[in-house]
Amino acid sequence: MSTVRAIRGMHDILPEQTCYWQYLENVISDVLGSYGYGEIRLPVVEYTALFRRSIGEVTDIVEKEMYSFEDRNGESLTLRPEGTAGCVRAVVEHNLLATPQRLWYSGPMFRYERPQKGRQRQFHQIGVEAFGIATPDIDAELIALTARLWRALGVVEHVQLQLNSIGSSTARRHYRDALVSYLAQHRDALDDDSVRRLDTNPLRILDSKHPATQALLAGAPALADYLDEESRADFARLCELLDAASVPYVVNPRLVRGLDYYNKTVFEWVTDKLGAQGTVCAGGRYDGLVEQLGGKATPGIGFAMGKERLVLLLEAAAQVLPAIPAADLYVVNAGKAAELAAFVAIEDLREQLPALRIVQHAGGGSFKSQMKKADKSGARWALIWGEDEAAAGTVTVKPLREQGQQENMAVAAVAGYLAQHTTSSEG
RNA sequence: GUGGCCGUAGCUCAUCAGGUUAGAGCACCGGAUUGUGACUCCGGAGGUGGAGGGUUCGAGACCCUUCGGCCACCCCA
Repeated sequence: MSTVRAIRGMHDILPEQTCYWQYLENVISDVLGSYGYGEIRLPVVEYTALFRRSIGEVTDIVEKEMYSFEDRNGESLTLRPEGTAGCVRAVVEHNLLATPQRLWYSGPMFRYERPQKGRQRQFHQIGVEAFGIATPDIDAELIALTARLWRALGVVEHVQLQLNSIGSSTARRHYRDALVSYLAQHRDALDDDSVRRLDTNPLRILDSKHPATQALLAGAPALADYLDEESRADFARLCELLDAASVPYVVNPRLVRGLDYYNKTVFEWVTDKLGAQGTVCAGGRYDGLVEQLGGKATPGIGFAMGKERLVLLLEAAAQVLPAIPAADLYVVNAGKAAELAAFVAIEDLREQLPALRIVQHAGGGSFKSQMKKADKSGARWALIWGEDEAAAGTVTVKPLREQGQQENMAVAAVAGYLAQHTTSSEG
């Protein structure tokens, strides 16, 4: 097709889908509000250096997935591939870190990847971050919040929480050395990707899907044995809090996260309902990141949820949302006089009943075709303005969905009629 | 970046040893009721067969390229 088209992996969300999105967004913002988190709105574009410094130079995101381009002044900019870096930048820039901050944001992210189920080049995340709290109570709070969200969305039976601690950066460095020296001895048993990661990002070998590699890892040194005391204690406390709150989890000692800035607690909510891209929400602690980006040393922890994946999960969980008709009321009008009378009266009606969705027919057409449109719209009533009505100053209200005769009434009586029928038969 | 499957009407699909004006259902528009929807009946419109090239007397079908979709790897939300 030579006509205009969207960029690969960047999808429109059409009206029939947006009801899921709105539902999701409403539930999420309610739950976040109930924990006292405040919304922060962030730019979609940042200096490229921000992401290089925070996400990590050797990560796939930075190496090959960023949408980077030069500004007109030669500055390298990047469409954000994730939200945490920009959020940290913002709280540092605006000096919000004097006291703890609980924040959330929502919006599009961009990664140049091969599209797949649950993965697009422009996708949407909701991110939640808490700054300035070093103790594991905040870890537990964030996780409890997500658990509450799954309950609210009706998908809690379809997700599982995986939890791990990857320790302090020094503990992790010691562990990494031990892991590398172990794996280096068995280099020929490793798959190609893992061999490559031996030099770049050895911890990621832990969650390799290769059976042979996994078998090899059974004999490898365990991350848990290298944890520093504080990480160990904090992790134990986190587990204790989650147990107390009856939030089920499984400790996955192989769980490491892809971005460099994580330490201590890492977690993922996964589902088996979405094919290969089963992670629906993931995050962890990043105590060094604020300082790394030039702020005063401040602990942080956060997570991100993929909205596309949550919408898919809602659908997979058969969370069927009631179809919302486009209109409550469809206004049929015949003739110039009727059109004018209807136009004026309907504006007034909207004033009186702002919650009512009123569609006035536009574009002409026969009376019959207008009635068909009224029916197709899903409206509960047709408001009929013909030449007789226009002359008499009345209007005919015809129920389209239920029993009952149409009634001719004074224009001024319509609001009362509708108000009465709307409240009496709802719920 | 790698691999597999797939692009025919708005949607779901058919056609086909390569052979005249590419079909159906649903949706859409009009009529049967000159002011009344749904059901029914009748009629109509709608496709340069993703795009570009090639083979052939002839290509939607075969070949190549390209773009896109889906799925998986990689990686991640």
